[in-house]
Amino acid sequence: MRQSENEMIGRIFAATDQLMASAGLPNLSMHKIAKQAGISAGTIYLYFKNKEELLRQFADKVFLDFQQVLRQEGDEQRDLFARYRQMWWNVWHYLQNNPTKMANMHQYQSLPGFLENVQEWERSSYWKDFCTQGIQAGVIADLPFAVLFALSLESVITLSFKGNFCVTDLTTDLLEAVIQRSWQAICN
Amino acid sequence: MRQSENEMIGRIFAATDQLMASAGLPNLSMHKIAKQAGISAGTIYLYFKNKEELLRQFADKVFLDFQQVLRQEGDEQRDLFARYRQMWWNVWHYLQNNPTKMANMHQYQSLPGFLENVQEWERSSYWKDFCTQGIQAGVIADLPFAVLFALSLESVITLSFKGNFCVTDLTTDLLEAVIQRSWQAICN
Amino acid sequence: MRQSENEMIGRIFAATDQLMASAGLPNLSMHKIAKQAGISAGTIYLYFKNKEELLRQFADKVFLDFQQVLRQEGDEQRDLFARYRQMWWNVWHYLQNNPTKMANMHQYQSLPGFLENVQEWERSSYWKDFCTQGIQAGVIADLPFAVLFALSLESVITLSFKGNFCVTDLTTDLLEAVIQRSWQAICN
Amino acid sequence: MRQSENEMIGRIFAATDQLMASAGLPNLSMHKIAKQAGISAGTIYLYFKNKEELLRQFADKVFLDFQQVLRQEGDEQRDLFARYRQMWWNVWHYLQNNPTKMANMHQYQSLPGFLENVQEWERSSYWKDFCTQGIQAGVIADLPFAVLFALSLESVITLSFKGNFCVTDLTTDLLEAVIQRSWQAICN
DNA sequence: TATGAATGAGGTTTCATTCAT
DNA sequence: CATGAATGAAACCTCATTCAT
Repeated sequence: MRQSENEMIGRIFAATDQLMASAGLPNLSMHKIAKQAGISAGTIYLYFKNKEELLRQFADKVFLDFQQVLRQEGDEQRDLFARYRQMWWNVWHYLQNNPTKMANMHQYQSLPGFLENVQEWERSSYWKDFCTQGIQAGVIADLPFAVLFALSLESVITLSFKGNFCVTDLTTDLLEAVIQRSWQAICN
Repeated sequence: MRQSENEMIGRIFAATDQLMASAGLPNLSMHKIAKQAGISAGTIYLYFKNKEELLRQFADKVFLDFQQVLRQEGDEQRDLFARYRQMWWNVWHYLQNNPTKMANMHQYQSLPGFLENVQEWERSSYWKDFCTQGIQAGVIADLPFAVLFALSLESVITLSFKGNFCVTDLTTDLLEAVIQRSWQAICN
Repeated sequence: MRQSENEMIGRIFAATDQLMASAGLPNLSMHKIAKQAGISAGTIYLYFKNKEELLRQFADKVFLDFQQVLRQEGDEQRDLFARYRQMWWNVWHYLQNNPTKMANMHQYQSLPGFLENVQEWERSSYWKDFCTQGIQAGVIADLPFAVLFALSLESVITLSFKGNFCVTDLTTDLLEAVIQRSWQAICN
Repeated sequence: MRQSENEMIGRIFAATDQLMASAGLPNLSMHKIAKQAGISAGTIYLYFKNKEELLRQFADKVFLDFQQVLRQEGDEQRDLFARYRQMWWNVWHYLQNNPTKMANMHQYQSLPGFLENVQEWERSSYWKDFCTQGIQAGVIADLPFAVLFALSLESVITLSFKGNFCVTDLTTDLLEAVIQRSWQAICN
């Protein structure tokens, strides 16, 4: 009996995610993914043409999920800092609740198709819209969106990753300070 | 006749670096490394116990090189911002001149032993010394070193990487602005 | 709703024939046959126990068709050479009109059950009857039927096959000469 | 310790030949070849890029061997029939002594690169030279070489193959008659 | 010290076959 | 009757590693 296609793809992606986090991209095998997903090796090939295609679509999904998280910032009427803070915490909680995503975040970058995703993201994304508003309002510095990201939101990714093995605890106060400071880094 | 041990290791590391950049970590094989280094497969095992050990030591070397670059900031008597700016440009130029290092930077993170290196680096490093001075001078905010790094110097790594496929050019003026802003992000 | 059994088997055989000619016996898969026949993979197993049985019956069919072609020689009252010439051209035209059959002719020989067919054919066949008549009339040499075949009619198969990539054109005059000569080879 | 390259290739080819004869081309696997050759699967890939290349070179070898056999006809001064008879028996004995070759003869035709070999053979071969002499001497009919082959020497291949399961014995007298008759088929 | 042929486990992928629908 | 998702054995091929030279 065929599972719903989406459910099966979801299981395969979940297995991929778990194995990437625990064993790393170079140790990822189709058989391991199948076993982890509770299906047989051949079944994966009913849903993906080959390993490359699986990883490409997986990267797409990760990217999409990440953008969804940003978008959940809630009320667009609030002032820009509140929205930035919301985005920051959204990502933070998402990465805390999805520790494998965090562990994988950097491996994803060597996945096929990741570059195209980043470029696509620069052309049109929630982050771009947010920055455009901020620049027009004279609040955010008129810099390229990728540069603005590197100066501000990137910090939540970096810190989430480092939080895994950081010597010191990352308290809420500490993180609020980071939000403040990273926001000022892109403000006029 | 045996090559000087260091020279041979250097050639193996160089080959590893080139192949990681061109083909990626998952496509790295001992035979390819040997061929790229102009030696035979078996020879690698005279210098490294196995592949894991080779990659671990390779990661160590990358880490060490990176710290060397930071350390080249020159005159320690200058004011802290000048020193920070110097470090930023040091890294920038290093990554521009070593494009494979930049391309690999994120793959390194899934190399065995990378975590240990990061933790070691937090306990004692040039960056830590620099921050300690800044904090004592009341210039830099009293935050964990890893957090300070994420708010400031991390930007040069992120931007170097993004520079490869960024839509907009990264002009010198732009980068100077990034240096200014990332510095302010960690200043009191 | 079930197709007529014969029609379905015909479609499966046609698909098998086409794929054997285009991709070769070693690249023949049940899924490809099903797709080519416009049915589902499982359906084949309603008509054939397994792949081996399908191929065996397919070989039988090819053999039967070939004998049908020989039998179409028309008026049995004509002299023996006229009948031989008719058989030769029958086969020639059949193979020209069924290029896949020609391309497959040799692959069929490694099909399961082909040997049995050949042996069966030697014991009782139209060719045997024809030769028996010729021998009794004192026209054809008294040799085993298989030997007579090898000396005469085999030429049309060989030449049809070679015609695909032969350097020189095979004109009607040339083929008539072959018919003459191959006939003389078995005549007293 | 490396075997002589030629010896190893010889063993791989011998194993291929045996398995093709016993199990057929579609059942030929690299593992089976390796096992039959007494080596490990991976070792084959030190000598052949992949399965296709192995089969291509194998076909080349078979073809070359066959031409060698023709060429062994001995004294070129003898009359043409004596030379033809010699060639016929050369092939016969070769195929009797190499029963796998005979069994494979037709499977070879679906091997990659076989067509190119046949075409090459038509352009320049011992058979061509023999026919050219015969035609110039006015003994052999002026027909394309491939056609002459189909009318004469092809018979030895066909009969060798059929001899495996022929109803009647193929006695020496019978074969001499075939030689006589197939020779006449191409003579003026 | 250096080689590279050989290994065999394990990688990706295909495929004959089954079975719930 | 017919489907086609699912299976898992087995196909082709790669690779880390060893060892005789």
